[in-house]
Amino acid sequence: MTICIKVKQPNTKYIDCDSCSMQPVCLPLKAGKTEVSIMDSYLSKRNIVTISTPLFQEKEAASAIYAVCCGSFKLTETSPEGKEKVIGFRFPGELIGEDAIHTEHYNYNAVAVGNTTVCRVDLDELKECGKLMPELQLSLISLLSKQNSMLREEFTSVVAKHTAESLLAAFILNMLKRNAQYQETESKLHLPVGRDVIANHLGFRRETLSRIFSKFQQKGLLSIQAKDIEILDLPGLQGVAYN
Amino acid sequence: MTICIKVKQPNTKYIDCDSCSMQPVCLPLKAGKTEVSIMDSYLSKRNIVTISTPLFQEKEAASAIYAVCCGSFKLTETSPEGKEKVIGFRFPGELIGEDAIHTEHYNYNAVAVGNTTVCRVDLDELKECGKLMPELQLSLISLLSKQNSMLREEFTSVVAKHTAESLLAAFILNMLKRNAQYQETESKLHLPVGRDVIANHLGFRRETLSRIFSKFQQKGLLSIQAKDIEILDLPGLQGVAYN
DNA sequence: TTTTTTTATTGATTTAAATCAAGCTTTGCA
DNA sequence: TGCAAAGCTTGATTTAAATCAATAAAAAAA
Repeated sequence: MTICIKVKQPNTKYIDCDSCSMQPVCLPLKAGKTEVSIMDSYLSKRNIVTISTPLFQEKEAASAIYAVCCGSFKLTETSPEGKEKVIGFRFPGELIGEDAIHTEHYNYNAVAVGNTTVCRVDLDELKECGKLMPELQLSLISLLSKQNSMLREEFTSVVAKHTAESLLAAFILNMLKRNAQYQETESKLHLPVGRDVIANHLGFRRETLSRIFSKFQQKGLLSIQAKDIEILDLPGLQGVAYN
Repeated sequence: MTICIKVKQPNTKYIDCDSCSMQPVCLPLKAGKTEVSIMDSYLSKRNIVTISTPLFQEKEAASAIYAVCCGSFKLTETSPEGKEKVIGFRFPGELIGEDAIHTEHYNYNAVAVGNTTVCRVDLDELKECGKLMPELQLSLISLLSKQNSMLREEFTSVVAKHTAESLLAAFILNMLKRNAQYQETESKLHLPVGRDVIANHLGFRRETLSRIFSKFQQKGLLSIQAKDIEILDLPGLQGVAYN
């Protein structure tokens, strides 16, 4: 069975198997089964991915789904004119590439932000193994449903926000919630990427982002030191998000 | 086994079992199995839902997932101040409530727009049945992955669009693509809801929506008659979408 | 360290969308 | 059929965000 090797790095967060989304798939054995040897040989290999290395790219044939153990990923799409659009981020405990089970090819680029560790689960092996173990499949079904729910939540927080302020507030709250599972403090947030990448993702200019960050600080909603944000007034921030 | 009863109504589209997303779950028997009787008693009941009736509501305990057979649904959330926010639409062949497999309660309101028909699959029965038939589970996994992929696509088309024009163009293209599977013509689109609902969904005012529709018509991109849109210049519209 | 480069903030101006407001069309009802 | 109500469109003004432009701060390189 896969053993977690904790490699704590500055400004990278580590999630162990107990808190990982993929865990029900990696370790479906805790239900009392004894086929440890099958699982051991079949599922979940740990990989180290270094900074700016694509885990996979758009249109590539999909051979595996991944769970982030350590570090952050940005997901991007390339527009017809070649412009890069940041369509999301993935943090420890979250899946990447799970929508490729159906499409059989990846639908976006997954790029490591800094050094990361991922668990890789081979799709063919997963299917093979699933035939022997219905529990594994049920776990995967639940996992996909969860990822689905996460996506919808993210979508909702972005859609129908008229002002850049409420959009940014919603984005911060979304990050905060997703990081809550592996962060000690609920009031602190580390941005894995620079302002440009966040602005690109949210669909406005870096200048606008800067101005709103300043405004939020003036209002006493949060305090910012480079990429570290501390939430000072959560209800206030929620108020801005729900404009 | 469930038999499709075609009830063609004006301005409602009907999808039969052969084109339905849920089909691999409703009819996993085509793989050559003979347990028709189990399936017959277990899965997929057809329901008629009439105009403005909620299929389910936020926070309600989840007992089933649904597939739209006929008509359209709007999905909404109620903000803390009681404002309704339209977070999406569902058309024939698409799932509703699949993210509740994991959360065990529904996360939004699903409201019928006009008269609709849905297939209801009970979750407990689905799980029970899944244990007997691994193929059913594999189908459901693929289906969830597909729905996931659809959600991400919708998300991508909305996120990081700076102008209302490109956002509306992307929305129309998204609707067009999703309707392609059950519409005869690829250039025509029927809006299931009024301008207010679409404006709400996209996050701008009905006046802005009106102005952009007018602008698109002046540019010769499309022609509009009430809720019926005909695409006249698809590449042009795509150009606007990818601003 | 100092220099260079990248990244982030702030200011002035322009542009896009919200808001306020009026008229027009369609739909439903008596 | 006529009238009211709701939904849609267009115009004038205000406000929010983009753009253009200049610093300021931080990170990387010499």
